[in-house]
Amino acid sequence: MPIHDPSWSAYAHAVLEDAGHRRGGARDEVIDLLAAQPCAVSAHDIEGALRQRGRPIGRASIYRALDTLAEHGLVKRLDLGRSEACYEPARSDGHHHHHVVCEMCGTLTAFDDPDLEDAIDRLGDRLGMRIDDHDVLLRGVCRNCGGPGPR
Amino acid sequence: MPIHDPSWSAYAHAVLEDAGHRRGGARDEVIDLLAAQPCAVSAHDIEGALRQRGRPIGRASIYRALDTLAEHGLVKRLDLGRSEACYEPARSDGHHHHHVVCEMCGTLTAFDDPDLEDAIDRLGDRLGMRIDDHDVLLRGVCRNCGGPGPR
DNA sequence: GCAAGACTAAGACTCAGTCTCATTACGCCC
DNA sequence: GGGCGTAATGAGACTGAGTCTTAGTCTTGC
Ligand SMILES: [Mn+2]
Ligand SMILES: [Mn+2]
Ligand SMILES: [Zn+2]
Ligand SMILES: [Zn+2]
Repeated sequence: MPIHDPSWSAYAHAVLEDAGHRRGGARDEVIDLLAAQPCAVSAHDIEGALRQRGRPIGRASIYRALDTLAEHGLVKRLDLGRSEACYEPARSDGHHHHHVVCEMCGTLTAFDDPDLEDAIDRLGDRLGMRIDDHDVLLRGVCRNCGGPGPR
Repeated sequence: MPIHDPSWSAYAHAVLEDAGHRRGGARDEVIDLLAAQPCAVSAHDIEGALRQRGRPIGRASIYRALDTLAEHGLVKRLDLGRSEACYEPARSDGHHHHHVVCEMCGTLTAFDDPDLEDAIDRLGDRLGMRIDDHDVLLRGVCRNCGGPGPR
């Protein structure tokens, strides 16, 4: 994912307009900031970044924007076991990744794994339920913190 | 899992004693209550159940007990996307299940799936990290709420 | 039994997230 | 371009799960 993803940004604006939403400065800023994130960020991260960018946005507006985006499947809300939730853009083609969090330093690493996705897809049938979405979160020790792997 | 699992309860007490913990009424009640749960419960569920049982326990003691148990791998803390976390006993042999939550009615269903576990196990190698633990949460629509499956 | 210190209860406190409501401004119609 | 209905916004009060503090109680080894 490029550091700034104008395609996601444009797509998000298109979906919202299509759904009858008006345009507003606050939500536009949130969308613009999310498009520039390589990985998940918290609402407070967003608030801080926008303030630093010289465009402070009310907390309520940030949460409202995130809710609206999530309702349209444009962002994914992540519970990473921290005190606050994180959010990241969701691609229109459904391609996505999951995360490993280091138990020592808290570093978040993204990965994606087709075998895992296949296993989850097969589960829908096995359970006789329609599965719309899934979260996977691994906890471990990253290389910096002494995990295995080529030293 | 039986509705009351004395083996887990005994195991938990043994582990704690072994780790040098003294015994106390509050934590004993929490352990006893957890041992009787078929699936995950929240701290508030526990508080209410113990109050109703005629043995009200301070909120801080409940959280302290849950933290202690989690530190020793005796309970698993679950973020189910609700406002509060849930907790369930963790078996000593590592056998565990994951959950599907119904987006309509909120019902929690447990499942376990060896293929999924295998895929996750293989991931450790692929990532070059030691993976200690993992969460999987599916979201979908249960049969009662109109999901697929034999009507 | 006694003492050290682990455990507990009550409630003050924190802080992510929600709600309210007065104000602003988007977008459609004329 | 100007007006209007209404969606979007910001400030800050509020909620509630979870944490911290502190004074008092109970376990356990001696
Ligand atoms: Mn996936
Ligand atoms: Mn598993
Ligand atoms: Zn690390
Ligand atoms: Zn349901």
